[in-house]
Amino acid sequence: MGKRSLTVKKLLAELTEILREAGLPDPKLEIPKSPEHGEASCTSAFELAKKLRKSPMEVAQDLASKAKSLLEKRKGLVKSIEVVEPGFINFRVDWPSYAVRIIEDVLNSAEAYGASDMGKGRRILVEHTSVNPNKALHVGHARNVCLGSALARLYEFAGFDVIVANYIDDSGSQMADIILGIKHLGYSKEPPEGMRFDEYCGDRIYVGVNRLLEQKPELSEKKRLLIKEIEDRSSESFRLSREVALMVLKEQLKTCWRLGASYDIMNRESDVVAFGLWEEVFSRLKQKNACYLATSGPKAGCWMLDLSGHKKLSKEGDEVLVKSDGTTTYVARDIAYAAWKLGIVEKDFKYKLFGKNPDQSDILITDVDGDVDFKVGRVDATIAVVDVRQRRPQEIVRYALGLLGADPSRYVHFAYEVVSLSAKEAERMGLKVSDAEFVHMKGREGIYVKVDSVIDSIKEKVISETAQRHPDWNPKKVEQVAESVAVGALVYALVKGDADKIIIFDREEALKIEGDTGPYLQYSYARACRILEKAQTKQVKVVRRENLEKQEIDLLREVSLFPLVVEESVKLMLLKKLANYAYGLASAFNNFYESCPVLTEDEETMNFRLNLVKAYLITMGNCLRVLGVPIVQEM
RNA sequence: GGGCCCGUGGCGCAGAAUGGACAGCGCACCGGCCUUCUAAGUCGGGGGUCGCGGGUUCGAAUCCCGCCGGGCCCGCCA
Repeated sequence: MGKRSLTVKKLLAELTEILREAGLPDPKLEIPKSPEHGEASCTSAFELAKKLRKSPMEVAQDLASKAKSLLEKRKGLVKSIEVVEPGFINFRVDWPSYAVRIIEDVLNSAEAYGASDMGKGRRILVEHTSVNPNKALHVGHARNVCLGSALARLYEFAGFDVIVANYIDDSGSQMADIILGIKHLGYSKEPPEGMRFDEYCGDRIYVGVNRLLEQKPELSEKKRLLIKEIEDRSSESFRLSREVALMVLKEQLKTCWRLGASYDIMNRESDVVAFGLWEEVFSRLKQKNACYLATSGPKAGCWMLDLSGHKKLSKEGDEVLVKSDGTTTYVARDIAYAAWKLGIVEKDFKYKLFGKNPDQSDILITDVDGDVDFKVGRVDATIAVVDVRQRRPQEIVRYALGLLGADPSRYVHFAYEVVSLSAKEAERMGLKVSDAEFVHMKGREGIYVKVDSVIDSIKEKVISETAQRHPDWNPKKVEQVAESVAVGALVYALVKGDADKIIIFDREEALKIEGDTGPYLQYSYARACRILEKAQTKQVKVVRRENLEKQEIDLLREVSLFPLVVEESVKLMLLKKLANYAYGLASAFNNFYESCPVLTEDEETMNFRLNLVKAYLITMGNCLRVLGVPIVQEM
């Protein structure tokens, strides 16, 4: 890793200093949206005007003239100051020297360009994916995986020590459905030839069993008994459910890896109780008087979490933790698990090796006979990537942590909206839609679109496109590039939008690879690679260039902003900031590419531009890596 | 009934943390640009009462209140 990048921050620091000296204790600085307003702008004149009973223009002019005289003495990055109606103070830099600073900064920092140390010394646990181990991933799960893994990489890039966890809900109803199918309804444990086990479980057994449950209500009793039986760790059903869960998980991970995710630990829900986490948390809750045994009413015999102190949750009544039959609810186990994540319980999991990520790092899984020495230890915060429908239970967990004496702000629910199917897409699946615009996916009814099928569809299109463009490529190369481009298209589509907005999935739309898409970013990167590839010279010194073209400046500007965007994205937990930035960066490069030839220019210009292209590649590369859009050298 | 989220050109979105400089972009549509580093690109054109109504402010897509439309959550399920 190279040095940390400083250029933009230096500029902002310099301006703050100048303005302070000019008499502004706390100057309001912003980066103008449009380059024509300079590289930085101060809006303090507006708020000051009121106090001073002058017009914003007068105040601005006053400040600007003071700043100007200070400027002349300093010889810093700032070159000129101008006041613009109705009261902006705009600052311009000396671009030829600023450009050198930016490029040198990027080239020296290399893969660390944009990284920060804001998370230095802090450890966080990011939990994502957490798909029930009874089915293959659908596009809604893909949104979780992409957001979660990008978030983890973003935090890592920002200097945090990140642990990635995947919560495996291997007990309860959805697991019982599969066991019911295999043990009592004649479903084989082996999938049909050519079918993945996760798809077999989800598409055939889960859907099939639920159809039967609707038709034959007497089966429900059998299922109820199974759920209890699975909780008995010495039972045959428990053994079978573990086996099935592991087999499904193994297949699910292939999809996750395809999307660029990786994991450190996988925690099994069944182990939350087995390792005594719940027991400990339960007694602590009792100690703190946070829960009570209901003795009358409809919840008689249940242990309830007292929500009366919560402003909003209290309106909906207390929450059941232990059912009258003595078993725990999902929320209860989640509270115990969350307490473990924050390191406020004595009890701990044991782990054994489950497998390896594509980068060969270990994936551990909880196991009572675990033999791997692994401790999460104290984490400063934990982020649970879970869709919005679980806002209430997540808030209950958070509140319960507070009752246990932890700081609830350490528990973060990263909520995102669901992915639904467009009416067209639903019709393609043979569903009657009536006049609805979209249809929510439903696992047990078989209403969903699987991730791999989507990537494969895009890939198929990209393969024919690529083969046409590169008749000289062998099929293997075409296939590899197409895989990256297809994944890039899907990943970008899932992280670029507002997480609070529902995504209406339509296969036709997903196939688009023009405009504001992942391939647009990849393409601009590949074009830049080609320039460097064709250039014979290798390392050239960065030399000042006097008359910069507008497109060069625009590209430099974008490149220079990357570190700020990263920090902003971290602070606000907004991946779309980073994604939108990537688009603007690619766009700036494409404009540069269009009007600023590199290889055909005189040596001086060529060398400058080659370095600029290098700086672009580093910036875009770092950005794409965090987002999870695969990098391709050619396409 | 209570709580949360969304509503910006025909369609899909950005802009909303810290109110500010003409509301940007993509798709679709129309018209240009490949003997020059990959046209998955680029340039130009038409198209918007920022859901509606109030309020705060020198200034509101952005903040506050009310309403309308759409979605989600409120189980001894997970």
